[in-house]
Amino acid sequence: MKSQQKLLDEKIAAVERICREHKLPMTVQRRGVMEELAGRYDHPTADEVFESVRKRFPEISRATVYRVLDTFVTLGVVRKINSPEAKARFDADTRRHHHIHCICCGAIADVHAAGLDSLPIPDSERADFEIYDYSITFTGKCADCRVKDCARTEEP
Amino acid sequence: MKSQQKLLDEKIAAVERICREHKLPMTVQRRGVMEELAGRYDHPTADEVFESVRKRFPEISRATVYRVLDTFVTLGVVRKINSPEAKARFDADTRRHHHIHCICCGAIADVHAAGLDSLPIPDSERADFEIYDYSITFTGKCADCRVKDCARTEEP
DNA sequence: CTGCCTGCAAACGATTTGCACCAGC
DNA sequence: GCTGGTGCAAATCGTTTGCAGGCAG
Repeated sequence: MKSQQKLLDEKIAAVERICREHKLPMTVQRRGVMEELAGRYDHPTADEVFESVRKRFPEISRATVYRVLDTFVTLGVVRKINSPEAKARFDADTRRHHHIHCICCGAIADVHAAGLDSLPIPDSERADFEIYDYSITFTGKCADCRVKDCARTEEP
Repeated sequence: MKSQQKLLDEKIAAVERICREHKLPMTVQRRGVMEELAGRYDHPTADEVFESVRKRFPEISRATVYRVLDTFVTLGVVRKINSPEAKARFDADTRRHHHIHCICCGAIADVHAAGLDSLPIPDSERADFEIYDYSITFTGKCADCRVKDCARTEEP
């Protein structure tokens, strides 16, 4: 089992390599954003990343965080998560995995389950679409919200 | 096999009943928005719904369409679709089904496939989350974009 | 050096809101 | 008639962009 620190180091190294391949400089801002994003597992919004990175690099600007995240998504080292909220969320884990979304507090957690990672891709669609990947979004109520018995904001 | 017209009528009737149950009046605007949304299968944005409904009710305002859609989502008769775009998309079909998203043109199409509608819900998660439902988002390239060989905007 | 990157502030697009008036039931 | 809905316009929120320097390679 790899330690979290090791995973983070590997991720940073991979990003540096990919930047070099694309002839893009590895700036302190890019490294700062990636360190922040790869170190957490709560799928933060761009603004949340900005607020965190700012604690270590007070001079960084919000626009730069948006631009850096966009670059990372284009390079394929970060994924933008589909969320029912207005704001985008980001995930440094680009392996196939799934999410569960709390309809009360909006939290998004990872779901890793072997049985879900090799679904039969529907034949009827294969004819029309070239399918690259898929991701399952579960909806439900997280432990916290279940205890608090908070009001549902959507259906069951 | 039910006709599309019959399905639309049933949907409108169901919405009227649910509004009555919640003591909400069925206004011409609400009926207009629901007729529009239930009659199409392309998952329009709020603005697209507004533009279409406006052709039949020129006096309707954009804000009302946003408010009506929001009410419908709260009532559970319309779903907001997770989309990587900034704008929200809406779907009058609230049955469990899945979507395929074209990474080139952004189109979202329905995927109905029996094998995907009864996935094993992961046990490890069941302990923490109360899961209500799930939806699979496939990503790929639609027929049009494959022919046009348009540039990929995201990974693989 | 040179090209891409950054910070700033202003612009933008999607959505929400305050308010006075209007319409279902 | 009462309650909630609507239209309008202004406000808000997340995000993007133009521009004048700055920094990595």
